[in-house]
Amino acid sequence: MMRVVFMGTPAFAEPSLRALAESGRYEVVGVVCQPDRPKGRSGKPQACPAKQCALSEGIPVYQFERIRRPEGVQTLRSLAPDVCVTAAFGQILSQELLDIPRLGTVNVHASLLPKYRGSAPINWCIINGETETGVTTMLTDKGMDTGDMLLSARTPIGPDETAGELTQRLSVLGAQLLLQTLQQLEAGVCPRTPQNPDEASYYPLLKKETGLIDWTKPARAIFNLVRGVDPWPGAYTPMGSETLKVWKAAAHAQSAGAQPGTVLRSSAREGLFVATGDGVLELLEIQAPGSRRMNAKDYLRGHAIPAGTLLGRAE
RNA sequence: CGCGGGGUGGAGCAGUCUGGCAGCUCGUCGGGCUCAUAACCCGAAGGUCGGAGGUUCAAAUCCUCCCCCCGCAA
Repeated sequence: MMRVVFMGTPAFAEPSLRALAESGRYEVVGVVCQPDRPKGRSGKPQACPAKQCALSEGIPVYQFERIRRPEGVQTLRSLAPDVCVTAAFGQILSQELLDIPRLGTVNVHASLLPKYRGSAPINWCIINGETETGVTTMLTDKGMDTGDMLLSARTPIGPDETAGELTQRLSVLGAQLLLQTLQQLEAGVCPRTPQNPDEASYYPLLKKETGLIDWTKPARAIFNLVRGVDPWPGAYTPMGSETLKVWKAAAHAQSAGAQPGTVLRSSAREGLFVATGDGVLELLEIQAPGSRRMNAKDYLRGHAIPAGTLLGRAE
């Protein structure tokens, strides 16, 4: 059986790891993930999804702040993998590390490469209003998602799909594709295609500010932003002295006839409508500080947002 | 022991500081008005105020402990 070392951290990695572990064709000799980070309200460090999965499968877990350091390199060598698999690992592998596995390091990337290289392809696809995406397996090289492509699988993006929902679907799709890829790689029949640099695009990690709504943009673009930053960091806009989070919205083509960010209509009966640079955005599900997310109409039963209020500008 | 907000009829909230009739915007049900209505008018039902204990003549409100939800930070 091939010896596989799996490197991954968040929820996206889990289906791939589980698929490997339960396929019966591979011996997953180790799982490498990021150190436990403080999480949740308690502030206590918690095991990431990949670690939890590894523990439940009885696979040894190795956690490094930086696997590139000698300790990490030494550990990987000692595991003597035939192939390494990465999926949303969150650390860059040095050439030294890439040279260890005989068959190379296979990365499961959540986009149709060479488009959407980088750490947050799923979010950016939705933010940009793409209607199709997919997963690509590739041989990792020392660049950022620049290695030769192996296999890919396409899938349409639902019109209302959020990044969280799409991540879930792509993680499952990626796990299937990973098994196919390894099988073909092992048999020496896996196609290998260099990425065309002219078609490549790179998108950065999301920051909290990525979720800040720019009301001068078209309603459609804001709608896509809302979906693309759900569940993290979430779309938000200053409202007076508070910050209003927007979880669900709908874009309407009608002309706003008011300064972008202006609340046009606001009532528990009709809903909440805001002027944008092009069209009107209806806020369907919102969240005030200290409160949970709720239907905008429900929110308006107990709070007033007078028509004419200007969103997007802190007081 | 990371910081903070919250739990009040079916929904969303006010009331708590300063103890004294269970309140607001809706929803639901019944009736009325209307060509008609999600509009308007009249009326009604619906609450162990998250839980337990304590203080008090009197607790949603003050004290103690517990449960649950959420934001920040990571």
